[in-house]
Amino acid sequence: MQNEYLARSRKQPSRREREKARQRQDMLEAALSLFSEKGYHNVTMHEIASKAEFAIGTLYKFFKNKEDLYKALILEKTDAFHAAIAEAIEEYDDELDRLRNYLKVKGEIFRAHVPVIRLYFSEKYGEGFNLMAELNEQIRQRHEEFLKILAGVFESGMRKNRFRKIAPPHTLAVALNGISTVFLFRRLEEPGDQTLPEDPDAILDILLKGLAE
Amino acid sequence: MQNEYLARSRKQPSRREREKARQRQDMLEAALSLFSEKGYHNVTMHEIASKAEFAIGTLYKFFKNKEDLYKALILEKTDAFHAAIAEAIEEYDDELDRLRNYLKVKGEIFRAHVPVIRLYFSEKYGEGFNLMAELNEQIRQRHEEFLKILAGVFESGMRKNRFRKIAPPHTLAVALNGISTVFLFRRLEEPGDQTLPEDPDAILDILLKGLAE
Amino acid sequence: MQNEYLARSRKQPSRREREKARQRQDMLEAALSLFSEKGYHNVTMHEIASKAEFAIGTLYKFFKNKEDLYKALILEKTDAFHAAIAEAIEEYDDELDRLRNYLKVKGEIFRAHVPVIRLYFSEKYGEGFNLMAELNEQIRQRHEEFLKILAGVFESGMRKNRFRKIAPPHTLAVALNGISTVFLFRRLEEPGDQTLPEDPDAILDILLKGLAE
Amino acid sequence: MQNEYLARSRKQPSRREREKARQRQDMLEAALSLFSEKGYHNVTMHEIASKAEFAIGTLYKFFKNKEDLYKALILEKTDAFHAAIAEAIEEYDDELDRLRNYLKVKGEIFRAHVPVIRLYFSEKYGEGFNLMAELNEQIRQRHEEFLKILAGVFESGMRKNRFRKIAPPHTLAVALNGISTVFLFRRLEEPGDQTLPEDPDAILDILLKGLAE
DNA sequence: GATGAATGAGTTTTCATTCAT
DNA sequence: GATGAATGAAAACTCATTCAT
Repeated sequence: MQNEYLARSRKQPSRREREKARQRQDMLEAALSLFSEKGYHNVTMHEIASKAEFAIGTLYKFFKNKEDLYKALILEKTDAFHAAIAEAIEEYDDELDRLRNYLKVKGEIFRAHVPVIRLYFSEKYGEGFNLMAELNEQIRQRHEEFLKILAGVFESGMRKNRFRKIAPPHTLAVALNGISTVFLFRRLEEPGDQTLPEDPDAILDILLKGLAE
Repeated sequence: MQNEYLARSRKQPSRREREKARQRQDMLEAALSLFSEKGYHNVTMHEIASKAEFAIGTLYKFFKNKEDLYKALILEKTDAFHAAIAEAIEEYDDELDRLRNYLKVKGEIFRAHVPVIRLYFSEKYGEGFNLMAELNEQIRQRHEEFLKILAGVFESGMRKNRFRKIAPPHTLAVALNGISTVFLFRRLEEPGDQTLPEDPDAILDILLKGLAE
Repeated sequence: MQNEYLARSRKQPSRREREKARQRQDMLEAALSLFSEKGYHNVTMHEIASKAEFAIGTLYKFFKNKEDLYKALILEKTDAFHAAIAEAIEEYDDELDRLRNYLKVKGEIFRAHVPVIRLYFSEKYGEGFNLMAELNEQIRQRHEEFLKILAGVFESGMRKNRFRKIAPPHTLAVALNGISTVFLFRRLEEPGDQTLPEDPDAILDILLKGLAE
Repeated sequence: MQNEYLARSRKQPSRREREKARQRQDMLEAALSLFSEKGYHNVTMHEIASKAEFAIGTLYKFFKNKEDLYKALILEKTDAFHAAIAEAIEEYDDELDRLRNYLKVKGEIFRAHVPVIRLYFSEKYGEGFNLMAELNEQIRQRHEEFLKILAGVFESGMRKNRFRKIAPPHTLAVALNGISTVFLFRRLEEPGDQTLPEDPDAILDILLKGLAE
């Protein structure tokens, strides 16, 4: 009996716990859509509570203040974002396939989750970058971890002589990540730009083929 | 003699005008350093006035409100930034030299004007991107104009068969601009990263040489 | 039993609602006494809140801004004022009784509600007359409606040949209303003036008897 | 010599003095039109200076502060207003002619000098009535003096048995002044009201003839 | 003597957060 | 445990007034 209970309380969340988690998600979703649309400072806690259909007091039961809510949101979304992309890389064995799938999945996520993406970059480059130091440190760490995974792909490709050693693997990881982000962002902001590459391979080609005659 | 004087009095602003311009610059500099450090919403007009050593009322004599001050700041700095980089490209004739100089000057500006850079990207990706619509449109236009100049370099390089046609010139402009920004930003934020390329040529190599064996 | 309860719950406001209404009244009373004493522009929202013993934020929960509070105050008081006077007229059947009671009640209200009266005329003739256009229009309408009622008394008195037709009924309404207001105001402002008529009948006599020998 | 000088300085103002007086008038006229249109609190000293085409500092050379300017304006206009009306009364000998001319001239002034009238009543009933105590006292005194003149007309009319003694002369003065003001104001604010008496005699008739059959 | 740039006290309003019910 | 009324600190902005040139 007690085992059962313990087990339940540890692994299978109780109905109450599941309910709580659901409410928390509702709040975070409301906050996400509002923050993404109007920016952190232009969203009030009342708006979030009201959009999530909770009382303001209830919102404060879940998050001790606005910053806390924002941090939780950013961190959870960032984690999911990085996890999905890291997974995409590990799905294949061949290095080129790994890069291709990374670009493909990253592109899909960008298109499907614009609000999260907006918020993520708004946090990374926006006005909060200097304040909320811990948050930035945590995001930075996750980003570095991801870059290591991506660098690993280049490294193993080089070891197998599939890639030329035009730059350190880590540098190439930064470069590919940067290029792809820039292209994806551009598609968001300049949907009319017809010269942008259609598919991930085209992006990859820029890195792979080299420009020099 | 009189001609000289008249000429001077027409072109060179009067003492009063010069004084005004100086004050305006002081205010913008104070605002720049504060906005760059703490972000638009975390800076008060009193702080700016006090940092610039003016009374609050004087600040409002120069800028009709906070947004107006911010827009003036962003626009003037953005213009100077783009102008300096465009000029760097046009300084040379050879396409490779042009790209190299672009990267060199951009890097210098990044290192010498960190606050402006912070502010620029904070505006481009931060929470203001959706509000202050006109401002964003104006920045976008300047950016597009600059991209055209950069694309022109790739295009002429291709015409002369100095560059391979691995992608449309405009796409390459986006790519090179993106990669270089990413590297420069990374130097700001991860000064300890030893693997980052030291010089512009290394960045260029990534694009030029191609990764594929 | 249940019917009774339901009925009560529908018609009689809940405790919360009554509490709200009470607070609102407290705020309006505080505002009335301050506006009446010092005028709209010389009263701050903080003063009102503090006199009503609420926090400034609470005041703004009830009235969306200072103008809104002022309008609500003027309109509600004006309505009560006009309603009380109109009622006084309709209390009697005889035309002379109606006029007498109108003057009597108007006088009582003037003496008992000096602040409202001050505010009412301050609004009607003071500096707000040109700004706050809707408010003035609404007050004007209520005044016109009241004048029609008063004119009706003169008209019916003329039909019954109780009054001579020395002027159109509406003109007489304006005249009587004007004279009585002037006298009442004078009692407020020149309490020492011994020649002013003591009772309503004396005022009425001026209109009724005629000056010409 | 000295006599001459004294005489000149007292009676014939020097060119400088005349110039000064002219400037002062320009400032007061600018202030009048602005105050009358927007009310005391909604007009800035800069507006007045700029409308009068003077520097703000010059305005302050003539009036030590905003209140001072306002008081001077009100007082000078009030004096002129009362003087003109008092003069109108004294122009005739016959009591009825005196009243008729009073009403005629008062009406002309109302129509020709709407801004002054607005300002006068805005001061008398508006929000300033309680503050600016001296100003109100001075206006009150002038008004009382005028009422005495008007009361004198009724008194002499009664002595000659031309008027019935339906009320003390002073009371009748208040009444006639009140009625006429009310009618004139109504013409300003309700220009469409067709029932209002066209000429002074009609107004007078209301007082003279009596309503009682 | 005229000017108008500079000043800063004072006002309205918002919104994160608390806590009694 | 949820609620939402109440709080008040803090921010943008205005404008009467001064005084150096």
